Amino acid sequence: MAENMAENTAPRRLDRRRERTRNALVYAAQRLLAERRTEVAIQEITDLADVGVGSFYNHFDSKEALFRTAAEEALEWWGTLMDRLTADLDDPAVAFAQSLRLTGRLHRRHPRLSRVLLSVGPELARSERGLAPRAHRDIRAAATAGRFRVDDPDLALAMTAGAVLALGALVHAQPDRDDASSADQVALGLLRQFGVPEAEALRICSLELPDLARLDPIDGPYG
Amino acid sequence: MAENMAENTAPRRLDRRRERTRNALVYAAQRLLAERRTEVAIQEITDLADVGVGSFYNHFDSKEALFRTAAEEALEWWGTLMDRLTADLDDPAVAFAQSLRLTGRLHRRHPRLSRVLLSVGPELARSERGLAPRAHRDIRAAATAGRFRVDDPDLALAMTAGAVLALGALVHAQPDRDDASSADQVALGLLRQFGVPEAEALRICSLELPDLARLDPIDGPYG
DNA sequence: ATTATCTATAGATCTATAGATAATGC
DNA sequence: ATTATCTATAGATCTATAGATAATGC
Repeated sequence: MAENMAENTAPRRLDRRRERTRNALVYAAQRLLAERRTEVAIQEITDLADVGVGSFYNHFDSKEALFRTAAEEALEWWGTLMDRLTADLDDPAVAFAQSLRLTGRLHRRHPRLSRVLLSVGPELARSERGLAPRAHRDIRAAATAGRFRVDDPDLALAMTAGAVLALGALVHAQPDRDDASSADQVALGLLRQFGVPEAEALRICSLELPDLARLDPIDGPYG
Repeated sequence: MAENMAENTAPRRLDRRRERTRNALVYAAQRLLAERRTEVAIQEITDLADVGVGSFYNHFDSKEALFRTAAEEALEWWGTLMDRLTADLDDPAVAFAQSLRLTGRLHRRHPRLSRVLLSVGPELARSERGLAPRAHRDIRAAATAGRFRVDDPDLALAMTAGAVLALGALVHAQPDRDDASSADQVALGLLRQFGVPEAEALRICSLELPDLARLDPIDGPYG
């Protein structure tokens, strides 16, 4: 207990300084990932982060390690956001659709985060972080509850990931496109695909969404 | 005419030698793309292709140019294959579904080509080559003919591309998965999504496919 | 004689670290 | 006194080309 107190109070400012440097590197890496410019010299990364080159090696072994971390933190952040926004929904079909509709709106509201997620590609479906585990859980629960007519949840998850990625790419490629209605269309299409009756699918996809302002991050680089 | 003859006969062997070198480079680039190892030295590429480093610059200005060409040629090759296999189908809904079902079978039958296509990512939907222009044409035709209930063909195309990519990634990630039935499931799901009545969608997705051996290339690196 | 390829390499760029400097802890 | 950062750089690696060699044309 005393130890714990000591640990909590002792080198706090030093830890925070260390954290600041690390975060600056991760944030710079996310900017580069979003631009798909990962073939850069380490010095370019540290310049972007405004830290010395040497500091890089205090935190990461290689560019690849940094970019991996940068993508994982974005996925984590996204997953947490979805949890926060769908925590009170107990119908898995609704939770699934809400997450998709919210994610579709993320592309314009947080273009950088969106582009980092898109840079992950279809492995999105296999990641332990982000939307994948949540969508997988919702799909299985909905199948068990008889809400979805799905007998291959892995395939259903893959289709979901593909739809999310394709929608994101489309929204970025067509700046005039209405992101909200496109997202709702995509959610509707997936529900149809999963055998939800048309009327019910339409109902689910026109439910009210949580306040969009709550899409904004609690803190962190996207705030 | 005489000139033409001369041009046709004159430096033929030289042209073929030049072509051979170029093809070796493109083929090497495709192997690397398939492994997602594009951050390699030019010398590694030329070693793989078994040509001198200098030869690289006889054909391409940069690695990026080579990789771009390598992806485009794979897309072109794929599109041509689909045309060859679906030329005689005049129902656009059927042509659409057949292409998807065949493409799904491509991942195991031609893993390298498949991985090159997957490396292109969601821009697949925006490429002037490959499945995209054909699928776009089929989707619009089917919508006009009242076969698909689709009012946003761009979005429908994006969903199709997403499904193709996600299925490919899944098939590669799960070596035991039945690629044929997964592909048919995906095609069925998209038809459902596009408002094709269940019975009709099922019928379309159980139509006989062209002989799979015809998936094999006429010539070229995938042969 | 012409054209393409190959070999060897100058110069540019990049990685990873050593040692100096700055910030914090005690 | 300790820990993290920064600056400067040795050595490795990479790009792009010059000049030599090989293949083909005529």
